[in-house]
Amino acid sequence: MSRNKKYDGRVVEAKWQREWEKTKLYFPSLTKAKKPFYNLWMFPYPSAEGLHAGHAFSSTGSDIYGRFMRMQGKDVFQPIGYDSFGIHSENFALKIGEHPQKMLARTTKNYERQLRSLGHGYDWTHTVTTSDPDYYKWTQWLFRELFKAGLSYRARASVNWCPSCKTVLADEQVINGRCERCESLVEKKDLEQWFFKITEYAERLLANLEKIDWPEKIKTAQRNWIGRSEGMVIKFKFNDSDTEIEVFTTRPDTLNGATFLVLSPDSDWLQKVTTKKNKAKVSEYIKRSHREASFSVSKIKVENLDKTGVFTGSYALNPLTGKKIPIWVADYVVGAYASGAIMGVPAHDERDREFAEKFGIEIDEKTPDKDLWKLIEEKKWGGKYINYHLRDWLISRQRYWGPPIPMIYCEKCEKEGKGERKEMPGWYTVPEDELPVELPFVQDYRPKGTGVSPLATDPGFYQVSCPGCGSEARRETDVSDTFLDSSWYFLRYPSVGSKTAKDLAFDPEITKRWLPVNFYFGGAEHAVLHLMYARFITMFLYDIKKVGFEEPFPRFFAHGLMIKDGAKMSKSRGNVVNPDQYVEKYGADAFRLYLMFIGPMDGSPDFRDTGMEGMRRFTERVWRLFSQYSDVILVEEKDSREVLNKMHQTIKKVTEDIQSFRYNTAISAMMEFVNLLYDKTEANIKRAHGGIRCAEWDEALKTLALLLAPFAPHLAEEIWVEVLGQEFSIHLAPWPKFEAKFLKVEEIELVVQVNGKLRASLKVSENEARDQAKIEKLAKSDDKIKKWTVGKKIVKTVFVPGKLINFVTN
RNA sequence: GCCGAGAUGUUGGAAUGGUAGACAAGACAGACUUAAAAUCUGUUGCUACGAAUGUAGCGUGGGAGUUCGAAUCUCCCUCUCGGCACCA
Repeated sequence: MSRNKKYDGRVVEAKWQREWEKTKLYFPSLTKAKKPFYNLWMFPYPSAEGLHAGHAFSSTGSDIYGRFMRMQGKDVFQPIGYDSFGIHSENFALKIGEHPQKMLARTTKNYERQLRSLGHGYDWTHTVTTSDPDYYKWTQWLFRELFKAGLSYRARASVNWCPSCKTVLADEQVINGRCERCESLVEKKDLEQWFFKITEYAERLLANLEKIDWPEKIKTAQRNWIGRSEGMVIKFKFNDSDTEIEVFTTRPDTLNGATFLVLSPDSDWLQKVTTKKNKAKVSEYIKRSHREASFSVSKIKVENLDKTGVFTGSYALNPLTGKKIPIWVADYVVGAYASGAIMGVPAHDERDREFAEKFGIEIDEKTPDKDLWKLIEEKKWGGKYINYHLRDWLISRQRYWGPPIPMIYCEKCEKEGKGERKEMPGWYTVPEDELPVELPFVQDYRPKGTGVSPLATDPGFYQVSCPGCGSEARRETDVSDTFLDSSWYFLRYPSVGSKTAKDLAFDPEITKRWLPVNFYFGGAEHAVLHLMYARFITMFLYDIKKVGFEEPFPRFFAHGLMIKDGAKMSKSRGNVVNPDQYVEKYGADAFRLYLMFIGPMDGSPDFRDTGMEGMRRFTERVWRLFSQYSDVILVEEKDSREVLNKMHQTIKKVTEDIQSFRYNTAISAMMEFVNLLYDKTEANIKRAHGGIRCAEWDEALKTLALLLAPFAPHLAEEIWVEVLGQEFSIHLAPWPKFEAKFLKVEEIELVVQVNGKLRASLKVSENEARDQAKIEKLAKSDDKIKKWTVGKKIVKTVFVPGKLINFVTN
């Protein structure tokens, strides 16, 4: 027994980490587990600067929940992996002039060391690394399946281009006009790219939100991003031509006030509409708007933006008023939204008014007419239409560090109209038995900025024969978006190592047993990125009958972002906190406790190391309590009762707080319990002569160790096995239960108020506290109360049993 | 502009209609010690009065309201953070 020994976290923590690994404590049987519980933390990308305190905050939050569920009797599977492909890792490799392959081997190892040092209960036998060919083989398989299902296509479009990363980006990856990865201003480029038809799932992605248990703010963010709007598409004839311009509007009731049309600079109708006379002006405007697109997406404030536009020279016919209305081109109309054309109603739309006033277009002040909805349909001028803000997922990246897109293009087949899908002549998927398309080692992997990937410089990679006709063909040289890698990783984890998973992305039997993920824990910053993509991919896999569920994460908790000195931790600000020094100095347990005590999980705690000292104090206080006072005898019955009451209250509080992720108050409840136990030591200290032990005290200490186990797993294990002499491991011991009868306190402090102000308090028993007549009598005879009621009339008495009594005087 | 979250001591935070400031951090004072560290004990929202470890008033961003009673509910305003943004 380690009595009186000073607690050495470093020795104890290393010892138990070894023991846990040796006994496979956290490696459940994935084929036999009876009560599977899949507890998942969003996997990190192994950055060169290593794990920071924010990761530790988040991963510890997830680990505590997993440990709690294990003690509830679940077979908890808690895997870990690395999102190692992607621009961010590649950018850093470029910066330090090291090949990403080599750099990642190093940084991944460092991550593993750091994660292990924190004492998380991961199943290290089921790790996943997205840049591993064994993994990306199946990412490519997924791409193939999407192509076969008609959900992936190539299109020329005005796309987001990051001039620094020298690649295109998806809409979701442009944050405030800047690249999500490197924060450069994003430009617009006209390129042919691969897209996934996520828009086909817009309605389901929206509707299913009702069925999942997610924080409301994340659901709201997804709803806003999907951006459903109900309205109508109205057709406008122009000049004498038969061609019609379709506009989308949510206000068809204002058709009577539509005095002009506006086309986006990207609109295909422009060619038909623009008159010879206006051609030069219009094409100059288009050029200018494309050039300025990069500035307009990064604009400071929309209202400061002056409206610009040019008249095309043509007129359209308002079907309702019969008036000839001018057609303009202006960049306040977004090309990618709906039809890229609007009807201008200056009387009822602020932007249209501003535009009309600036260019002297007629403003027709008609009142909106609800009947127009019906009329437009009857007259066949248009019909109801639901439009979404969500755009298709742009998946191509002109970069090196990602899974090559498994497609082959054959010029000959295209000319002959042949191909795997008839609407995409010339294109073939790489046959499944040829997967993976391995990413070749390319010495100069720097992005070229020419709109093609560095892989396009390697003929050995791109020269292939056509799977359709056998003639010379060209392999796609772009790689796929890193968010495709992370859109299905949770499916791979349980199947790692299974025999069938050698030939499949995931084992159907194991998947059936373990998925969907029981509980997902991660940051809110992925609300419309990862979390939307993963839902889309899962729905797709459901549709092709590869999985039996539509939603990958029925329960998700979004923790807040840890900050330092009031700002987000980032390398550029130089405020990144590395957990190593704290783990080294205070031990993992004290560090974990500190991170969890700093504030509620969904807040954004500011990291300050001053509080860490307090946690070291607490862990040592706990250790001393066990090592020095494990055989205290409670002499007075009153003390025993008090200890038991507090114990059951603490069980209740800690249990409920873990379930609602208020770990900070769970810890403070344990501190209160520890403080009370200390109060009872010195007065009652009496070494156990002749083997007499005190049952209540034993029970209290055991319970404290159990409650502490999810938070400070090493300390709790040490106490459990070495001091209390219990069977290894505490992490498999059942979670304590509270009993309602012990929650009742013998003596209640009942508050006495006069006119709502606290004037006195009464110490009474549980029963007395419910007896209004008795309390009233007691309270009225109290000297302090008399002072406030003398000479006054009590006009009302409010009695809350067990809590308070309030006298209202005139 | 729209949507969401929030504003409580010196600091992190607790309290979701019933004792505001739990639990910590910091500070101050004391005990132990040759000394220091560690540890332990006490004090610690503001103001006034008082010899008193007492009495009273004020106090949860600001203003109004509902209520016997409001940090908590309602309305208006200010500010901070996060998301979306010329989306028709």
